[in-house]
Amino acid sequence: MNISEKQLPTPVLQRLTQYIDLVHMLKSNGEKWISSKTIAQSLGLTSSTVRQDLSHIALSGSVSKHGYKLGDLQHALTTSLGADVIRHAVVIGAGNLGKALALHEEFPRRGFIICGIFDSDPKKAGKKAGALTIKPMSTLKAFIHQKPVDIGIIAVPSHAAQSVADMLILNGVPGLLNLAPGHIVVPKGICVVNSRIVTSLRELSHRITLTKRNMK
Amino acid sequence: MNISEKQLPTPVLQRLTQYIDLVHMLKSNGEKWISSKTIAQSLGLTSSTVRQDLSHIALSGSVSKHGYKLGDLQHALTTSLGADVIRHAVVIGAGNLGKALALHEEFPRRGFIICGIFDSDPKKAGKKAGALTIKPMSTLKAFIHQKPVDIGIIAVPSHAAQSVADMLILNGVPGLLNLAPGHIVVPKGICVVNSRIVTSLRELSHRITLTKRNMK
DNA sequence: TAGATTGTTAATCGATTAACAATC
DNA sequence: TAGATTGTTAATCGATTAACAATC
Repeated sequence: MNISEKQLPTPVLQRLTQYIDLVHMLKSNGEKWISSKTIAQSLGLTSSTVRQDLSHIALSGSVSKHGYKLGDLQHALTTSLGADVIRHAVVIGAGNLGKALALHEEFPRRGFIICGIFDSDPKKAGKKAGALTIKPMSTLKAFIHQKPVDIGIIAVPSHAAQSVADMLILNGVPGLLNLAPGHIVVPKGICVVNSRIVTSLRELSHRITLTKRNMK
Repeated sequence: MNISEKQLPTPVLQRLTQYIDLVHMLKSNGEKWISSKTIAQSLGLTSSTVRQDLSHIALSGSVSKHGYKLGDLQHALTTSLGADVIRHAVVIGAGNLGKALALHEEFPRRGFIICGIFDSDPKKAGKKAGALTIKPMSTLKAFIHQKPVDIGIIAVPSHAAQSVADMLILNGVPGLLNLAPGHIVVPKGICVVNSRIVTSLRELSHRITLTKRNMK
């Protein structure tokens, strides 16, 4: 069995994506080699963790006292994670957050093309969000069947998140990025990743409280 | 020692914030009681996990065959997590994402008030982002010293993230929410939480690839 | 060669799940 | 009372760290 067939544990996957960014940066600085120790120091990890993580990917590099060849490492990381695949995404919800995502230059640069933005409010239909025109939800089905859409980005209020998810799944979208608070239920074979800024803010708020208290 | 003094493990903290939202929703539906089993089913967890999580917080509720009293649970969750504290935040970076965050209605509703937005580009200074006026970075120091700021939200390109973090820390901001890719280094006593949508998209992209492959 | 670094195994640490006595 | 549910201990599972032989 090919090593890349295995499901990567979430923490490993998240760190591997960080390694990609780091390697990319170092390479454009003209560096040629990088060691697990350097990666670890740059990202606040241990070298042991880095080597364990890299053992999950198909890395043909030979053992060397210089560490890893940047080019080889970059190639291995990119292909193993599928970071070389272009993904097409639609944003559902043309509020401030949805529109900002549709305009975010970082996404296409990283291989995520936002090809459509939809909103249930008919008043928003026809308005512009950057190069895209906001479309009514009624046209979502036809749109998805016409263009291949890999990812649905759910940027609607939490009470609408589940029904939006259902509609995306029904039309064959295999992956959902849920930005709304609250849990969404999906059938087996559909991937969901949650990314909630409010949750992060609450986590931060709690840590601040404790840190202050411990300083007294 | 008071139980609430302890640092909550990150996964526990993240789930507890989900419980808050769930409890809030059920309460406005007129429910009176909730069991660990119901919470678990609503959020895709086990009841054992829920009970373990709740053992971390100061919950005075007595054992009952009905589960937890919604009001008591809500109160315990809210106070233990400090979710009743109003936090003041500044956004650094008035790109699409930064502006969207400054306008996001969800934040004040959850107790996070965005009181300022800053950008290093002098051309942006003076422009509006909702009710706020975009300010130049040179005024950040005076601003923070005038109003108490708990949280700095870093919404700048990754190459600028570290220097923005340094500036916020230097002026006494105790918590940072980092939306930029890349690691930021902070001294002890400063809290950082990362929230990166691109990382989430990459995670999702990888999972989609594997799911497809396994279906064949 | 000698020092540095990998890849991997074993040990530790932490988080989740199972089990069950206590009890409403 | 009998069924349901908690709180907590013990068992399992998974992730991180340490250690070290192999080797460039």
